[in-house]
Amino acid sequence: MPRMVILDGNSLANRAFYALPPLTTADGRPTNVLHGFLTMLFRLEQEQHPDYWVVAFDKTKATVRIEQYAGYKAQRKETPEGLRPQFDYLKEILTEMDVPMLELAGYEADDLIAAITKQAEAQGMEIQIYTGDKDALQLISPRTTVFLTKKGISEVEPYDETALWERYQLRPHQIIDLKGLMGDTSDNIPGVPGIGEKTALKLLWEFETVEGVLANVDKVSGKKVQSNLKEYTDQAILSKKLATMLTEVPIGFSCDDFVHRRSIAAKVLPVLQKYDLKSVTRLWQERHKDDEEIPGGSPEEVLENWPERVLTEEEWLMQIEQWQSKNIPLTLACRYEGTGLQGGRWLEWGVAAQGETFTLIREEASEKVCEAWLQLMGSERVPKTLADSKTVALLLANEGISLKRSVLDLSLASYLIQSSRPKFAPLDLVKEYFPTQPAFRNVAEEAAALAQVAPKFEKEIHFLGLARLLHEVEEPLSLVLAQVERHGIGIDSEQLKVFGEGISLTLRELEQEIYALAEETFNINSPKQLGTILFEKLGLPTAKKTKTGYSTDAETLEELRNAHPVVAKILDYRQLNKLMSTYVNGLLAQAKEGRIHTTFQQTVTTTGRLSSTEPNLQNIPIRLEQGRQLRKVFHPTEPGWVLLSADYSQIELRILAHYSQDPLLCESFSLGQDVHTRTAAEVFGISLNEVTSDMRRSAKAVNFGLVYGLTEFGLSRDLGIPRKESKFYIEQYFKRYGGVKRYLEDVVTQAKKEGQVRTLLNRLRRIPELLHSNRVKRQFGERIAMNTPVQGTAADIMKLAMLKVAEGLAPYRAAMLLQVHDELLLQVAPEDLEKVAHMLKDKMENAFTLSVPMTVECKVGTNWYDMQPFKPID
DNA sequence: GGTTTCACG
DNA sequence: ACGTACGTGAAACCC
Repeated sequence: MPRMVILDGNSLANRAFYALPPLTTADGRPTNVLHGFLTMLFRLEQEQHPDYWVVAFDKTKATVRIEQYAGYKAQRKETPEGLRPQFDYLKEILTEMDVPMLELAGYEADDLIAAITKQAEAQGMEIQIYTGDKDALQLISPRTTVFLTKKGISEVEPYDETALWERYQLRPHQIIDLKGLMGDTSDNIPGVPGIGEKTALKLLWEFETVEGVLANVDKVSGKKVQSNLKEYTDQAILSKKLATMLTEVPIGFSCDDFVHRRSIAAKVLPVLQKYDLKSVTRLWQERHKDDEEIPGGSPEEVLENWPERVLTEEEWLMQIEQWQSKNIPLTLACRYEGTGLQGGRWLEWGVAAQGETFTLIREEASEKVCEAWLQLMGSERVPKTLADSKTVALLLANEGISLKRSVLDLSLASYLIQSSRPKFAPLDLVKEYFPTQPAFRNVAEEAAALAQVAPKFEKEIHFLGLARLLHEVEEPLSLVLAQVERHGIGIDSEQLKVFGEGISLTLRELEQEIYALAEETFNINSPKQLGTILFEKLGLPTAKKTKTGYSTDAETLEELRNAHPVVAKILDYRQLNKLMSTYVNGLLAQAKEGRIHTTFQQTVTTTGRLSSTEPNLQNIPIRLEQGRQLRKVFHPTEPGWVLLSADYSQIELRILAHYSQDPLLCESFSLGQDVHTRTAAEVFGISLNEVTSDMRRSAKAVNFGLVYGLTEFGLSRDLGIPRKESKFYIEQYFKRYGGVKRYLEDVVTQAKKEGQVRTLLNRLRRIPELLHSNRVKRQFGERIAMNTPVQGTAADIMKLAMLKVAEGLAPYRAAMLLQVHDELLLQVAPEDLEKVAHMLKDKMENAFTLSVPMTVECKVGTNWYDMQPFKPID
C-alpha cells in the first residue's frame, strides 16, 4: 500500500521554535526551527520511506473560520520575532529538497491536511500525519495514523485508533466533541466555561457527543457544570464546529504532485550551508552516502564542471584522433536546420568528453575536421550518449554516414522509465534531475548537462530491469526506423489527384442534396450546426449527447438512417470528406519526388507501440472498399519491384493464451484452428461445424473485448445487442475459459499491489489510475492492467522481429517500408521475393518463443491494394 | 487549445 | 446512478 506522509508545517515549526535553544547563523539569523524541523523530516524519511509526502502551511490573513466566529484566534499571539523569518528559510530549503508544499489562501494547514487525508484514503493509501496539534486526532482511521510531537519535536508518538482509545477512551470522531466542551485556548475556541479535559472526558464517556450531552443535560452531575452547559449551549455547538477540520477544501491533487523524490546534493548542500546547518548537513550526507555526487546544476556550474575548450584545426584533428583511438565515450548534442528527415543538415555539435566540452561549428570548421568528425560518428568503437538517436542517425545519413554504437539514448531511456511523459527532448531529460535548469545557451552546455544526467538514467534503467530492452531493442531499433523513414514508400500523386477529383464531384453533389433535404445551407462539417438541423429543425429523436451538445457520430446517425433521407447522405458525405481531407489532400501535401516519408514516434505510446506522424501511414483505410481503393496509390519505389507484406495472425490472443495458459485457448492455437469459430463453439456449446457466421461474429467480438478488458457495455454496443445478452456471452466464455478469467483477475490484483504492469520483455507501465478515488477511472486502470501486457508484448515481439528482419535483409535487393503494429510492409526485387518472404516469415514467427506457435501470413502485390496471399516454400 | 469525429491496429 | 471497451493521429470547428 503506498504511503503518504503529511506534515503540519506551522504546528511543527512552532513546536521546534519553543523546544530548541535559539540557534543562529554566524551573522545572527535564527535557525532553530530549521534544525528541529529538518532533523525530524530526515528521520521520518529514513524510518518511514514515504512514497508521497507534502508539508502543509497556513496561509493566514482572512481565513474561512474568521467569518464564522470573530473571536476565533483573535487572541493568538503574534508570531514571535525569531520565528517569522524562519518560515521563509524553511520553504527555501524544502524547495531545494524537492519536498512538495501546499498552502491555500484562506485556509489553515489543518484543513489542507484533512482534505489531503480524505483524498489519499479514497485512493487506498496509508496516511501518516505529523503535527503537534491534537485536533488532527479526529482524522485517525484504520488507514490514518497521527504522530504527535512529544516533548521536543524530533520525538513523536503515534496515535492510531487503539492508542487513542487507551489514552482517552474516545473514538476519533469524538475529538471534536472534546474540543467543543473544553475549548482550546491556543486557538481561542471558547468551549464551555468550567469544563476542562477531565470533565469533558467524563461527559463524553457517558453521553458520547456534544449533542448527547446537551440532550441529557439534566442527568449531568455537578450543578455548576449543568448550569454552564445550559447557559453556553450555543457556544458548545459553535466550538465543536470550529474544531471540525474542513475536508471540503478546493484542492485536487494527483499522486505526481506529492511524489517523494530523492533530493539532489547539488541543490540541497548549498542551501543547508547557507544557513550554517552543520549537523543537518551531516545527517543528510549520511542518508545519501550511496548516491553518487553530481556536480553543477545552474548553467554556470555545468560549464564550470565541464569547461569548454576551444580548439584550432590542428587540435581538432588530434582530439578526434585521440577519442577515436582510445574509444573515449562521448556525449553529444546537435543543432541542425530542416528536419531530421527532409533536408536536415547539421550546423553544430556539442561534445562532452572526459570532463571537458567542445563545440564543432560547420561554418567555421575545415572540411578535413568535418570529415574526421563524421568518421568518428560512424565508428563502431566509440560509445555515444545522446538524446534522440533516430534524428541524429538521419542527419548523419544525410552526410553518408551511418551512426554506430549509440550506447545510450537518453530519450528512449526516459521513455522506458516513464512512458507517460509528454516530452523527451534534452531539456526535459535534464530537468528530471535539475528542475531549475533554464534553456540551454549553447550546444556545449547541452552536452555537458546530458553527460551529467546520463549516469542517473543508467542507474534507474538497471534498477528497473530495463537495460536489455533499452540496449538490445529500442536503441538498435531507432537506427532501423531511421532507415525506414529515410527510404519512404512510393506514392503516385497523379493517381491520387484523379482519385480526389472523383471524390470531389460526388462530394459536391451530396452537399447540394443535403442542402435541399434540409431546406437550407449550413456547414455539414460542423457538428454543432448539423445537430441543430437534425434534432431541432427536422425533429429527429436524440439519443446520445456530448459535452457540448448533440452527438452526430456515425453510430448515432446509423440509428437514424431510416428516420430521414438526409441522414444517409450525411453519412456518405462524412465518409468521403474524411477521405478527401485527411487522405487525398493530406497525403498530396506530404508527397515529394514520388515518395512519402512518415516519421515513426518511438516515445509516444504508453504500451510500447510505435506511432506514425506527418503523415500517419498506420491508418490508411482498408475496412471499407471506397477507402481501401486509396491503397492503390502506394507502390514500390523501384520499377518492377513488388510490395511484400507480412502480418501476425491473432498475435494478441496468442499472447493472452501464453500468459493465461488456458488449456482451451492454447489448444485452439496449437491445432491451428480458427480461434473465433472455436470460441463460438465453446460459448454456444456446439460443435465446430455447427457454428454460424453470426455466432462467429459474436465470438470474435468477445475475443477482441478480452484484450481490451471485457465489459458488458462494450460488447453490447459493439454487437448491437442488449446488455443481458452480452452478459450471458461473457459468463459463458469465462465458464469455458477459466484460465483466461483467472489470468485477468490475477493481473489486476498484481497491478494493484505493484501499481504497474510489465510485458514479456519487461517493459513497464505504471498505472496511477488504479489508485484513483473515482470508480470509473479506477476501472479504467483495471482495463489498462489487462490490456497493456498483451498489447505491449505484441509491440515488443514486433520490434524484435523488425531488428531481425532488418538484419536478414542485408544480402537482398529489398527494403523495409512500413510497420503497422502487427504488419510489416517491404519492397522486394522479384528475383529475391521467394527468399525474402521466407526469411521474413521465419524471423517474424521466431522472433520470440511463446508457448503457442505464432503464424505470419505473407501477401504480395504491385500496389498496397492488390495484395495476394503468398506462401513461401519451406 | 479543447472538442468532435473517424481512420487504423 | 454512474459512464465505460485498449492503443494511436489528423482534420475541422469553435471559442
